[in-house]
Amino acid sequence: MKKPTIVDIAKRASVSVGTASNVMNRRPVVSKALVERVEAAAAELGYNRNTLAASLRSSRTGVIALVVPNIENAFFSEVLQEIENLALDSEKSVMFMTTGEDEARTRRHLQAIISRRVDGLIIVPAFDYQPALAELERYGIPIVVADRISQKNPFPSVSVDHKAAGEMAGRHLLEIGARDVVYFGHSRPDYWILKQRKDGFSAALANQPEQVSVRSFSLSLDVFVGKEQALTALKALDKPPQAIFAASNLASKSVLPALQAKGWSIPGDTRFLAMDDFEALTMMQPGISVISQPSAQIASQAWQKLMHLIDGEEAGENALLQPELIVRGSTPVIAASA
Amino acid sequence: MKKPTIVDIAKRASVSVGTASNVMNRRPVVSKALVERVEAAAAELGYNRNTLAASLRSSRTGVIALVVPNIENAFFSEVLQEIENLALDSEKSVMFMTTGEDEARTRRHLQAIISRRVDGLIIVPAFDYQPALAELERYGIPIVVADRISQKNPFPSVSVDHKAAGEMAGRHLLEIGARDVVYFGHSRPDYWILKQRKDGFSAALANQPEQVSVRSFSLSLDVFVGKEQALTALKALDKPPQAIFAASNLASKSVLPALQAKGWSIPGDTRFLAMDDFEALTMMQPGISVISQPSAQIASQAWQKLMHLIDGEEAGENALLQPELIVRGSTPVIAASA
DNA sequence: CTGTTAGCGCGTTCAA
DNA sequence: TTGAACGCGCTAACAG
Repeated sequence: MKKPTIVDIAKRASVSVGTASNVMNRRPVVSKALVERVEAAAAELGYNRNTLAASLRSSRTGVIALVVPNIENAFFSEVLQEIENLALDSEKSVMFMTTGEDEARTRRHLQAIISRRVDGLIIVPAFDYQPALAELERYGIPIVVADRISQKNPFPSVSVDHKAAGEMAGRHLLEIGARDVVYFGHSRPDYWILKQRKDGFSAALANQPEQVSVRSFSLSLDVFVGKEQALTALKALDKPPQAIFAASNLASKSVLPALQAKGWSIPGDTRFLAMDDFEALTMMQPGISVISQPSAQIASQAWQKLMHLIDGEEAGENALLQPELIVRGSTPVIAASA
Repeated sequence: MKKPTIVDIAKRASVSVGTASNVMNRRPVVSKALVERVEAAAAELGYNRNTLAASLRSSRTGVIALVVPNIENAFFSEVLQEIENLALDSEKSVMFMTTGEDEARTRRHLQAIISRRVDGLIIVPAFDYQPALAELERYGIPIVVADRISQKNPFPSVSVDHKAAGEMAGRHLLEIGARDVVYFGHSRPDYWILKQRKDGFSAALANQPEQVSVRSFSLSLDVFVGKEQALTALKALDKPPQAIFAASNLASKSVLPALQAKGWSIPGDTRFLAMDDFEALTMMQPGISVISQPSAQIASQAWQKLMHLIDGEEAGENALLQPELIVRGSTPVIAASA
């Protein structure tokens, strides 16, 4: 079956292709009568616009690329869902790609983004990404960086105040009365936000009237390895710390199983606070208290910024959203021991 | 900065555009010397192929659409990740869309799929989808249906043997000695696979030497509503059943919290078996036993079928993959009571 | 093996 | 408002 083109529609409606094109693009320059005639003709012929041809001509594809490290992390899948909703509202489509925290893979994706003439990119980068993204700029493809910004991030960005998140965590543990805490994080010097969290956490616990003991451990980004590392760390302790802070999604997934293996219960033996919410934290018994990142807000603000950039406007100030403390059953107040 | 076109490359390399095109498409008809010259020219000018133009001309976009009900469900996100991997290997891009189990939304997505001239579609449908998909066929867009097939599914499909899954569940509960079981499912007559699961479950428990009591409850697809319904159902029981089977991801998310609210422990008060694995089931204490669907296999077989269809070949027999029983701590054998 | 050229379907002119 | 002509960048087909 031959697909009808805009020329066929124009003929059928007895108008020029120019007029038909104006109707398709909802340009308010065509008389109402003609609009109806064209639309009727399109419906009769089962016309379906060839976006490809339109894009080639207008050099706007209506496609947005979303690049995230992976999709297993609930935070990223929430961002994806939200972006997909926003795209549908704007009649855009989203091209989805994962970096796998891998530079070569990302490079291939960025290449595709350029050659497909994607209108814009929202990326949660996984490493020192500036050189790779610079190439996109050469092609005039707007970029918004979400969540993981680096210290000297040159792109419009929407992120969470990770330092505040760390502080929030520290303060909460202080408030429940913990004076002996363990911090599980990761030591990737290229992830500035992890350093931010830790700095915030340390700052909150420093210079307290009562001395607070903080021990820190760095875990692998591989959950299985991380669990073993966490277990080793726990075994080296003579008794459970009063509280544990897992400074990332992955840290939680490593430390919680390690605690189970070690046989220390929450909140009986130790309090537990997590960074970055995900479903398992809500379903566990007791629920795990968490510092949560506002994924939907991040997505929608990133989207807005990108739309502005695509329209040739300014993206505006970089956004730094506030995290939220969600208290569940894992961090009750510690009774003062005699 | 003006983007170089293939004409510029051809000029720079002193070859014809046809030859340059052949090099870009890795067609093995160009002499090695020229290939090198063209590639050098492309590198020097920072050439980036305009896939849009190529697609318009060749009517192949190299874009695959993946349409799933949502992304929160771990099963779908695993499928997405796998598809994305496969796409990268084949230098294709994936357009991602969710139906939200909503027909109007899906229709809009399918419209976009057509007008963007996507090469093929892998869909996990959410309702009686045949009329909507028929339109795609008119446009010659190959379709592979994954996971949720309907009884009379006319499209090439890759699914799980949901009846076998139900049987597997029933048999496992039988084997651990349960004679008094509760089944939590959903009653959506348009979801054939849910009926299949239940039929399989019932079949496994019927005609046993010892009579097995099976009580069934239908839950809403909304988890919060479902939890309340499950709680009401549990409260109506005078004592915990020996075993519970939650026949879907959503059912688990409803029933597990309801059990906590009711105060019945697993596996102390009742055994628990789930259908469809997700992370929280592994992290809970004890881990929840589950009938798992092979998401990666589903994705890769769907991909293969789609590639065949795109190449104009037969998709081959519809695939019906076998589910897998993963025994964790929630279904220990029930000691015979005196 | 390489060169030439028409045209994929649409959007944008510009004169009428 | 209209209509015709051109070109976006590339590939297919064919000629050499």
